[in-house]
Amino acid sequence: MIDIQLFKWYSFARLVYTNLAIEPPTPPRGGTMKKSSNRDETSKPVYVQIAENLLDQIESGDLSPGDRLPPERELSEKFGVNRQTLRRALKKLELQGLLTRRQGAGTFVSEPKIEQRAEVVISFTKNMQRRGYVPGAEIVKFKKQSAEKSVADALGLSSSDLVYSIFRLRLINQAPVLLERLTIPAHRFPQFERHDLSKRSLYEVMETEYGVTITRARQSLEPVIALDYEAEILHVLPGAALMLQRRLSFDQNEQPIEYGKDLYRGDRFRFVTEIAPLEI
Amino acid sequence: MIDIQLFKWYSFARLVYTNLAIEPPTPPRGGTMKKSSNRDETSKPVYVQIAENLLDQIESGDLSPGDRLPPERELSEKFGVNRQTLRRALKKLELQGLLTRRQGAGTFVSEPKIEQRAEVVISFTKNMQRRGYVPGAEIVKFKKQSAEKSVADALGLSSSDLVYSIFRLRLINQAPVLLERLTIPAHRFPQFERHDLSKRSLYEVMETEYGVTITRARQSLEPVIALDYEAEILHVLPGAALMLQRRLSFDQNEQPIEYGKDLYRGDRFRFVTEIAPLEI
DNA sequence: GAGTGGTCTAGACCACTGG
DNA sequence: CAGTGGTCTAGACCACTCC
Repeated sequence: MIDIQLFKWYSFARLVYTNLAIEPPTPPRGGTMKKSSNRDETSKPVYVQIAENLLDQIESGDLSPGDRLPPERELSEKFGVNRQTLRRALKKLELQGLLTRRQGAGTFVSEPKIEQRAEVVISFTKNMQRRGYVPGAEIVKFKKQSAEKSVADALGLSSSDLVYSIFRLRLINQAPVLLERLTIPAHRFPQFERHDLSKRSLYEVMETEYGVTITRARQSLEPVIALDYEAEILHVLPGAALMLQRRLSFDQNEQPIEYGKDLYRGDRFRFVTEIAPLEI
Repeated sequence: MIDIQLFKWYSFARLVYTNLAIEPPTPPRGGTMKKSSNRDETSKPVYVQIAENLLDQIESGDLSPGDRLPPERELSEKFGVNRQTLRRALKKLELQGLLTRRQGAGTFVSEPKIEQRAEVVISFTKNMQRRGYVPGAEIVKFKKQSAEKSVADALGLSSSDLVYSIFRLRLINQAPVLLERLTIPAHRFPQFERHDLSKRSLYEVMETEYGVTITRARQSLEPVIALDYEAEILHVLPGAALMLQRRLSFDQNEQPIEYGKDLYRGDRFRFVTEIAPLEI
């Protein structure tokens, strides 16, 4: 074990939310709510739109950690919705760890935690930037080939179907920390080789170029030993401990769309979960 | 690696829910509400009580996987609550993976999955039994001693304070799979050595003997390499991959009450998470 | 005591699944 | 088409915090 311990905390989780902002509501009754800006995601529930609007305000810095939000009754009036609806939006953000609510006291923007919740989905790049690191990426392999059986099964393909197989090395402050190995069905992403994944987010490309949005994923974690090739590329000793994260992602139509086997350096990452009773 | 692969799937998570059933909430309206058993947690929100009631029915087999529940409007009438309140209970169970709801179709008891959600808290014993395995436990070490600094800090103790340091080996079908190493403050648990942790659940003892309930926990996962001692006791080769799960648990008063460092055999466990957009 | 979030009710309309 | 879950509203009372 040679390696320094630059940072130790991290959450897995990947990409995936679109920051639709809401147009402030034409009020009540007949249920209005302008549809938001771009895309045809017009029909999102109001509480989701409000949550996204508030998220924008937090991310843009309009709302800073420690700030108290206006009372619910006031906020609901501002957004032109019922208090219940507003509370649903707040709950969503609270479950993501972005807001803290204290009965009798108020609703506050959370202090940024060192660790993010493992269950919240966010991009590697954004995650690292929030922690003040400079993320990077490097394509190690990019091939169009026929899928191996286990992967084909997971993606619902036959073994004669073509897939893109991509190895991407992720860097933090120039140092390799994560080897992404992912497979996507070629027929869903024609000409995928045109896009530069060393500069762009995979999910961003999927969404903007192909209209594919990842809505959910199932993933698992296992500890594994670094093989020679993996050790070399991640700059650890063979036999070092790595975290293998398998992932099957689904698109908006519930179709499996990406199969990933990511290898994290065990000395640089820790996967954090908060276990709490589910209060909805 | 000599070991067989008896089973591969598992979720971490530990114990913690008490199956309190609801006290007949004195129906504010025309309500009914079946009651069940013990304790005076009378003041739980109605939706929590309903969720626990339904959970009981699922666990007892009154509701079987695949069964369709009555429509929400009917259920809410049965429980004597508003539909919104009932829906909150259903949502809670849905988030735990116990129910599946399909718009237009109905609410169904989920087929038992091989893996449980990583975020849901459940006891090792119960978890294994659900999978048809025979869990066991063996006390490896049981000492009252002064806390080491890092642990004392986590538990909010001074280094002169005494703690119980307990190593417990967990078995599945007689084979060792998990080495639990946990620390609890001695002053909160007087005479703790009287209890037989090879037969009883730690959390069950805490609750019934000391009135301490674990309400939430913060935990992390890291891959590590088996040291000689660990390898021997877990029946793996030195250098094998293990999963280290650190855990800090809090009681009902938000006091840190247990510090754990559990070692899972990497070849026998996989830690699963579902990543999905939070719809509340 | 005033003000906050937490819970609950009653009723409505919508979107989707199914025969 | 009838019936299901999904969303939203209007209004109420409670539990807690803080001055």
